[in-house]
Amino acid sequence: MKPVPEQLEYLLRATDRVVPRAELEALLELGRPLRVKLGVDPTAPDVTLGWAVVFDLLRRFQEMGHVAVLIIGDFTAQVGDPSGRSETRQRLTAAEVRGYADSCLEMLRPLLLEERLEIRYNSEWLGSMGMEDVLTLTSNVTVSRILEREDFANRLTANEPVSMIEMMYPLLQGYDSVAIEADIELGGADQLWNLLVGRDIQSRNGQQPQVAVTVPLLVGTDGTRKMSQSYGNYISVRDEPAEMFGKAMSIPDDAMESYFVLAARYREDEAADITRRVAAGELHPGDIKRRLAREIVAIYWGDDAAPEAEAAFDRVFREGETPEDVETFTIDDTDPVWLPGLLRDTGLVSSTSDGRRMIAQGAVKLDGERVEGEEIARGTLVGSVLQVGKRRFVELVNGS
RNA sequence: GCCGGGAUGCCCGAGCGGCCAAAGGGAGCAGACUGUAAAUCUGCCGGCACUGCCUUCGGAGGUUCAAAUCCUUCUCCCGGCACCA
Repeated sequence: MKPVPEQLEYLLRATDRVVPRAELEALLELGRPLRVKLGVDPTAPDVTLGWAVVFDLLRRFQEMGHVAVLIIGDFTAQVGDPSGRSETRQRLTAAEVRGYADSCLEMLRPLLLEERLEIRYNSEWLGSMGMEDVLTLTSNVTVSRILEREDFANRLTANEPVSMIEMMYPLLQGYDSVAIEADIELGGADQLWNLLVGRDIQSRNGQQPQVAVTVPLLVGTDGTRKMSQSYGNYISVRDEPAEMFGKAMSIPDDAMESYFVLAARYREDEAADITRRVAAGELHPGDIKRRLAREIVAIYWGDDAAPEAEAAFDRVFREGETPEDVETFTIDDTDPVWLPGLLRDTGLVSSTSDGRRMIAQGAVKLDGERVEGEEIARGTLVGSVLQVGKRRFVELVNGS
């Protein structure tokens, strides 16, 4: 094990809060592998770069010789974390959760080291609790403790419903810590409160309470709300290189610094320096954002993929040309072709009404040329690329 | 349990018998601009081969020539009161 100051320096980059800090240092001083808990609820089938931030942190703990205990919240996913929520979550079925769990795990494993990795499903202990166990658990936490939580307080003052099941969530998450005897629990900044409830519950169960370490929330591509699948403002760890590059390019300028730190793994001082030099006019923000996008692509797809992704991006957005590999669509025999119908069939638009609107707005192009009418001779379509807006393309081909 | 308030398009929210596919805002999409964006401006924003038609205003019935708007009932939410071994 490396000396404690060195570990701290490495572990705590890109973190938000450590509560309590002194306890973390004391734990590291013990010189044994610590059990570092990270819980994820498989509530959606994808993994965002926002998740990746906390997984990076978990991996750093592994690199320092500690044990990552990854908890798949297959049970809690069906309860629903109320963090940041303004309404009760829709409850998921067991089958949905299982599917999401498999899908997420597949994406998460590569983000961690295979050694010193323990994967647990919390239905293992939560699923078999009886009423008596549940009552014991609830006696660990007071109502006022639960109600001081901002999400609940806001909803109550706004006269919105808060169901009992939501109040149970932090207790279950806290009990996970007891079940796996966590020394440390990681989470996003919005998880701090939940992590602290875990401390209480551990103490009540005669355990040394865990240290809570949070990471800053990565803002979404819209630059305002946190990155989340439910907001549709996310970059997935499995987005194709070109897609990932493009999404990274679409973030607002003032989100760049945090992306450099959280998504591209730059040190804070490096990122701050870049920001300063951009402000001073030494660096061009467009170039810097390209560098950021390349770095992000390189992390998930390798160094070679980054320049390719950039070239593909330039083709489409800078030159306004067609990307290299475009999906093809086989058009049927009717002639002339009624364009709104074709647009709908290709999936470029959602309905023929939408297709008409797009045509009327000048958004529809054939081989880069704006299309005016709704009827088009079939012959001019075959072999051409049909485009809607800047980024939706399809190549039209003949049936065999 | 009783009394009262409420449920409107992706979200928030106006409408409270015909002029309602339903104001306004947000989100989204498109066009212009650009550094790719953001900001800004403009347009679109249920569906349909579309000067018209069809389906939407929590669910189901009903009144009416006509219902998001009125009535009945059900579901859910909110508030007050009551109850509380």
